[in-house]
Amino acid sequence: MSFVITTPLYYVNDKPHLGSIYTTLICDSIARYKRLTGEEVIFITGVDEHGLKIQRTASNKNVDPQTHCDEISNIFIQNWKDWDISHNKFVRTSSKNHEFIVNEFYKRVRNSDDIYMGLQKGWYCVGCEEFKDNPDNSPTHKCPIHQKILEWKNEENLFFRLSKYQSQIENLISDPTFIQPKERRNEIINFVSKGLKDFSISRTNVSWGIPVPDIKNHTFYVWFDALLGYVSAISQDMNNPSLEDSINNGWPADIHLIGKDILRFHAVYWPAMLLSAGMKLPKKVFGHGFLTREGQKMGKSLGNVLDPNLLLSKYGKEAVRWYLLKDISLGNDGDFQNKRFVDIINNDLANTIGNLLNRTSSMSRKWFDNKVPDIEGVSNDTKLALCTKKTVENYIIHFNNYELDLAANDVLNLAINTNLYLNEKQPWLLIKDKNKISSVGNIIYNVLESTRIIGLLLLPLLPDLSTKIDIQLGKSYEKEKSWSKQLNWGLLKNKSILPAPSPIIEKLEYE
RNA sequence: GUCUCGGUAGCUCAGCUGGUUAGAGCGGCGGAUUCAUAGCCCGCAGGUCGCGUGUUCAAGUCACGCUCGAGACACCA
Repeated sequence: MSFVITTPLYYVNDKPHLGSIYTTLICDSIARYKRLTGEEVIFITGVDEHGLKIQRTASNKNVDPQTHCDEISNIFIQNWKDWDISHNKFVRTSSKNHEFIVNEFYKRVRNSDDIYMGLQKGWYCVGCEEFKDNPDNSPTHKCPIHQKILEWKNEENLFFRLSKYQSQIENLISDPTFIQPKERRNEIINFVSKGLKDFSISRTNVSWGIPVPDIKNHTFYVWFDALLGYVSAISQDMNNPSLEDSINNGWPADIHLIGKDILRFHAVYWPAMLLSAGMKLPKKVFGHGFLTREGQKMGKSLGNVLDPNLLLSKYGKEAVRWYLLKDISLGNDGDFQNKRFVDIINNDLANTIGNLLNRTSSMSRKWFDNKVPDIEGVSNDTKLALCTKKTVENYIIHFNNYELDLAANDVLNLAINTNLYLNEKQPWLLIKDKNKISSVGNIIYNVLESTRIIGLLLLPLLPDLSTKIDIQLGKSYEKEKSWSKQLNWGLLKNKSILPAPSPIIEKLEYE
């Protein structure tokens, strides 16, 4: 059994924005966590490359769509490399085997008698080449962009019988674990209760797309193309990829992590399509919130878009990860505030965790010959050992619930408690009395041990920082051994050598 | 217009099925200490818990009304 997690397949109309980074970082962290707990993980990400918008963007640039897609896709790939994303699959919907999977899937759905030719009717803007949502709001029936009068148009499209799956979908979403967070779930329940209508799955005016077999001039519409990327990803590097291969090698997804804007497509359309194709349903769809900046929506028109690459080069990925994962609770909207960002990184990472490591290591080095103290035996029932144990338990519960912010806070609290323990015990006073050296040794060992576990717990959240901590504790982490087992108290080896400490993260300054 | 969610200390938010002096983190102010990255630790912050009415022995916690904010109400993703 593998654990399958997906980001959305990002639309290649433009390079990645902070929102894409956010979603992807969360998935990355969850994927890392699951791997550490011993699960075989398939972490899927990729790009959605078809559609009219891409076609148009490319033609504006005077290149063919494939060239444009290659260019943007490469930027995504490079970005994920820069952010050290640990994905296993990167799907491109313009790839051949994706097309193959879409065709196979289509056949299944057609065999279920869920496809028919119908008429897409609506107000159409020639300028946009699109049907418009609510022209009734405007008495003149004008396109808000082009200010042209809309035409009533009938277009022949293939339709999918979504209506047939009304009760099955109702049943599915009544399970409180399927859609999260619950506020979003209510919206979907409300939407579904009004009755599902069939939706169109092909377009006649879009050449940049996957052709519908046997039907001239029709290409598949986005949802009958992009969503299948999650499936085609699984078998993408097999010799003869097929739908069956994907089904047998991982499908269904354990969690689709997406922005709240595309929840309906993932929680309603997609499951219905899968039911029609006789495939298993994803276990969970999680619609996270959006990011704002200093309390304002980010947008091109406001000119306040935060460039993720700028953040990365200025602050480093660990700082950005910590802010996004720890300070924003998944499901809520999050606000990016520069002052808060700086405060949090300095307080949490530099002062609380970084300085803990530093002060602990230097005491041990100073009083115990640059080594971990040689103590008589490890005691599991000290206050700190118990606190650590409790922290590990909570952390695991939180991570399993995808409450990454709480898990991060668990780690932080352990660091705070460890600092507190030091201040209570005051080994720097005890050491003045030579008879108390063994008692000091025990204290220092406990603190080092707690710090070791803090480092381990940070591994899925902040992989680089975690590694730095491990190095400064003399490299006690053993990759080939179970991570979970190494979270047990008392595994730090006596007398192992401690290198000279240095800051694990640089302090940030206000802009 | 209909529906959903939210409005708690300067900021970000916890407060479950109603019950002692309403909590945390950050910022701010003061103190103690020296192992450490001017750090860690301790103390202080007196917030009409959006507004009003009601239910109750008792409401931030329930009901109704109002107000402000965010969102959903199908093919832009």
